This record gives sequence, C-alpha cells and structure tokens, in this order.
Amino acid sequence: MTVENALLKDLQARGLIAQMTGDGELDKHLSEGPRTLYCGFDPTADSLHIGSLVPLLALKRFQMAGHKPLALVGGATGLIGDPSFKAEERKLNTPDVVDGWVSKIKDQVSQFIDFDSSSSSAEVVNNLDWTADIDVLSFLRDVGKHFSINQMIAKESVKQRIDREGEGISFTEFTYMILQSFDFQMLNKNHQCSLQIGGSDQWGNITGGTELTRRMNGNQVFGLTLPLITKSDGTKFGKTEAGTIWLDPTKTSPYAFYQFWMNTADADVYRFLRYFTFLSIDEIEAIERQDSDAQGRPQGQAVLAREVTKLVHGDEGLQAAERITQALFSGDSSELGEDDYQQLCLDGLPSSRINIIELAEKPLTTLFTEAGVVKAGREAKDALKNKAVIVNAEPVGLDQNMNASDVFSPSKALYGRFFLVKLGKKKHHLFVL
RNA sequence: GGUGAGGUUCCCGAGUGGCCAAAGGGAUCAGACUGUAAAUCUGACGCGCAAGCUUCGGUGGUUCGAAUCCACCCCUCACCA
Repeated sequence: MTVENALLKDLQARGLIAQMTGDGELDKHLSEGPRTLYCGFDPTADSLHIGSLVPLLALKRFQMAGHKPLALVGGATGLIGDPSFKAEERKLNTPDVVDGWVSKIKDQVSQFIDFDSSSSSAEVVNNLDWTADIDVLSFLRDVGKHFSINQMIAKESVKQRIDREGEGISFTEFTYMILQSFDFQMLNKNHQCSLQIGGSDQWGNITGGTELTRRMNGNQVFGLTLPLITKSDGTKFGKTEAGTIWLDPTKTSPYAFYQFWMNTADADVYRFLRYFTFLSIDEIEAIERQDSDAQGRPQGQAVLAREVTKLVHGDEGLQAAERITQALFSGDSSELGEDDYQQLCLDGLPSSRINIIELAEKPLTTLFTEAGVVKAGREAKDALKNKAVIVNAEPVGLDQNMNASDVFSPSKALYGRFFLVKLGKKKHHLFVL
C-alpha cells in the first residue's frame, strides 16, 4: 500500500509497519491533524526488555510528528495474562506483585516520551483505573454483548490454544481480548484516542478494540502493528545465552546493553538501525554504503550500540559503556589509572571481591565459577588449557590452577588491589582485593 | 472410556543386561582465521583441580551387574468413542 503521510512513509521505509487497519484511511486521518494514540505495556516482569523498544520508540516517532502518545500500563490486563500466540496457559501473579511491577514500568515507559510539549504531551494511564470497580453484570451486559465467541475463537492468536489437543485456554485468558478492547474504547471516549499501535502479535486484540469502539462509541478508530523483530540466523531476538536484555540498568548494565548491540550480526545491523534509532533513512543508507566500500570492520554495530544505549541509558550510561569498552577492547589497559578502575566497577564492569585467605585452598576454576565468569569449572579449565585466561596482562595456564594465591598475590595487583581478568576474547571481570 | 506409541544428559535423537557418563546432530564455551563479524577448521561439552560422585519419568523388585528385564504408579502424544 502506498501512503502519503510523511510519518507513515518514514515508518514504512524503516520496515516498521506490519499491518494497518482502515484501507488507507489512517493515512488521511493522521494527515488531517494531531491525533491521540496509545500502546499498551503489560507488567509481566519488574522491567521491560528490548522487545518493547520498538513500540516504545514508535510512540516517540508519533509524538515527534505532532501526535499525542498515551502509554498504557496494564495494571488490569497484567492480572489476566495475554494468551496471544502463547503456547500454554500462564500462571497468575498476585495483585501486589503486579502492582509493584506497574510502578516500575510506568517509570521506564516515561523516559521515552515527552511529557512537556504542549498539545502533544504524553500521558501514562493504567487500565486498572477503569476496570477495577466495574461489576461483572455491567461488564457482561455492556461490553461482553458486543463480542461474538465465534469470531474470538477464529482468531489466529488463540488458534493453537483452541485447536490443539492437550493444551487449553482458561476463560480468564480468553477474556483478555475483551479487556484490551475495552481499554481502547475507554481511551477513545475519555481521551479521543483514535489509534492503537502494538506488536504484530497484538493484531487480534487491536482489531477487537476498533470493533468495540465503533459499536459502543460510534467512532472509527485505527490500528497499526509493528513487525516482530527477527534475526537473520533464525534465533530469537533479544536473548543471549546469559539471558534477557532488560531496559533496567540494574538488571542489564549499560555496558552489557551496549555490548549486546555491538554483537549484532552484519546481516541484521542496518535493519536494526532503521528499527531502533532515530537516524534518518538517508543517514543509515550512507553508513551502509561506507561499510560496504570499506575493507574490514564495519561501523554499523558501533553506531547502533551508541544510539540505542544513549536512548535507553542516556549520555551518562553511554559514556560508562564506552569507557569500559574502550578500556577492555582497545588492548591498552596500561593507560588506566587507579580512579579509572574504580570507575569501571561503578560503570558496570562485572566485578567481585576476593579474599586472600580463602585463595590458598581454592582452585582458579572454582573462583571463576563463583564469580560468574564461567558457568562451570570445565569452561574455566578449558580456557586455562588454551591459554585463554589473562590476569593483568599475564597469561595463566592450567598448571596454575591450584595456585590462586600466587596468581592473585597482592604484589601483582594493580594499584595494590585490582586484577583485570580476561577469559576468552570477550569476557572481562575485575577482581578486587 | 478404548486402542496404539512413547517419556534418555540444555534441545532433537540413538541406545534394549556388562565394552554407557550413554552414538549422532543442534545449542553453548574455548582455540585458529578475522572485524569483539560471518563461514570454516580444532578441542571441550553431567558435577568435581583431582580422587571420585550423581544421571536415563517415579517407586519398588530380579541380577554379581540395569537406561536396558519385571511390577505398580505418574505424564505425554496419536487414533477411536
């Protein structure tokens, strides 16, 4: 579909439009003036992860184009659980747990959108506010009556739960779609919200909302979904062996976050620049061109890491991440002063304290396992055998395994207390006496 | 409810009495090559520095010896009702 609206054009050029409702009418709708749109984020953990980044940035893209974004935190829907494309029923979290997560996610969401830009100022809303006090009978009569079970069952998003033998869906989760549709209708009524955006897995829930709004409010509203982010090698985006990449800096340090983007495959990096940054398409294409002309190392990953880290963790977080990266990967740690080592700890370089007394009896393999440098002693052993372990620029072999007190003797420590351990090419850990 | 198939180490999947910590593949980790890529090659891959210790749905049993045989139980899948 060809679009006229500048914002939609940009989104399309970035590959950020999976589906749209309204057969071109959304195009006109957005061009006619500032609109209010919303995107929901359910509290399923105490932090959002990078999977939520695309919709979060999309809200910002709309805001920059003059529209008013509402970030909805699902205090109510989080109590129910979205069954869309989920293979199995999820266990319910207790209300106080969800409530705690709501406040954290409110804060997180808030940092991405502008709350002080006159007519397009963002707002954060919580769907618990309009669902908590609703009574069952009203809900069933006023809202439920508009939904056809036949249509709900036919939705692709719940199909595998309906069709598949051995897996079922509870009435609770089945109702999720109605709740989310109700949100859209309420936001339309109270905030003149006319567009909902979300991941492509939300299509069914979103169209449910446009239907309900039309029936209850008589208003035409729109939906737009963003693509599921895929990786060229087919593995799931957003996870590493070490786990999920969270937006919360205490769960994933800015340094680890930066490194995650740094490790993006060449085949994905220019696409990701389109998805995850505000760089213009022209700028991104220029980078791509330069990289393909130049021999050797591309700059795409570094640009991506810098841009996204800055968006999520601000200038300070970016600086911290770059400081560590510079110190560890430039191969020149001799430049670092005592204060710099202090700073690396604060910046989020993994570190642990060591106790000299315990060292005498402790093999290096155990020490590294306990510090979380490796998952099992075997990995450490393997690395030691391969001369892949470097402590303060000095290689350490397997023969030193039972000799920890010598390897980490105070006389060898930098500034009397620091040991920079490198295991393999990418794992760094700071041990402090 | 009936019939059939099956539950093996992170995943897939061999193994039907000792040679089994258990083939093969994937994932992962490390090395070489590189760009903190990709592809490729090499090594490791239950836990443990080691001696050694603990695994093959669960519980008992047979046996010098079981993932492999027996009994019961639990669960999954397929087809039928």
